[in-house]
Amino acid sequence: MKPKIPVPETLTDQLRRGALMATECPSRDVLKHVTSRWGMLSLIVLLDGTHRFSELRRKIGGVSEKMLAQSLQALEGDGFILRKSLPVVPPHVEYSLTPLGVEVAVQVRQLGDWIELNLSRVLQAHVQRAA
Amino acid sequence: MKPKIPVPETLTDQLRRGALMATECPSRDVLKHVTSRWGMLSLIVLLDGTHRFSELRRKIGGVSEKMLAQSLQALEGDGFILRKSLPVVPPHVEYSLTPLGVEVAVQVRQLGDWIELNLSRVLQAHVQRAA
DNA sequence: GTAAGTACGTACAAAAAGGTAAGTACCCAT
DNA sequence: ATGGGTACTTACCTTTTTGTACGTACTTAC
Repeated sequence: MKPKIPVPETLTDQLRRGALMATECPSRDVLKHVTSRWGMLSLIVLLDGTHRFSELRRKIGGVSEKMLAQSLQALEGDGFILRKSLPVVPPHVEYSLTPLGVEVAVQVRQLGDWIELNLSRVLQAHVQRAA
Repeated sequence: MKPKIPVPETLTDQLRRGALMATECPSRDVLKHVTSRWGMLSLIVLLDGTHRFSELRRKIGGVSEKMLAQSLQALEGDGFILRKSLPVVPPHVEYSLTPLGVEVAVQVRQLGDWIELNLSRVLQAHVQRAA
């Protein structure tokens, strides 16, 4: 007879807690925002402090206004970024990381740093593969 | 007069070394492979040891064969993954991490772990925003 | 013999991401 | 008064990504 293992939590609970390997887990969405090209770079830049919209745009090479705005909104929705709009004209908006945002951003920066530091080794792998 | 700062390396050198904020830097491509949805999850699973293709497919919820193959090939090209094909029929292929791959995978898993562990806090942010 | 599994490649279609250009409403410098 | 900057939004179009379904060549299980 099969030993009956008591189920400590429902599947829904598991998903709420975080189950990246399951398709339907909301963590997949968060992952998408955090690892999106412009999202990642925004988080990294914001670790250096508060920035205005246009400052971010200039620091992040190749980003369009549309995509930057979109990425920032997704991260704001996840509670990673704080948006402070000063009621002046011309517009003045300041973006900064929330405490939660600092935590992810640190993880993201570590990954980004590793890639920057080890790029030459990866490029090595490419040339050896080509040979 | 402006003090002339001697340039220690060319722009090309900087890009080769890794300059994530610059559009044309090859590190952007590596980043893309590593942070791609299926790439990330593959790396994380492979940290647990060697897997066959179909084992990976079953562990990674929602991945199609096509995308899995594609992601694995990209990571293989970057020197992160080793592919060993046994000359038998039916086919038997084993995937594992290279030493370089283990290093990135550790970074990736840390980010993944953070998200899984803190998902509830992010979900909190969403409901508060909705209110 | 019939179905399922193995590790893909390929063709086609759908979906998502991204780029471009324009508009807004007002300020400042030339 | 003309041009540029600010922080976006919207519409439209292109590119990229992803999914679906099928084919392969052969084995094992039923």
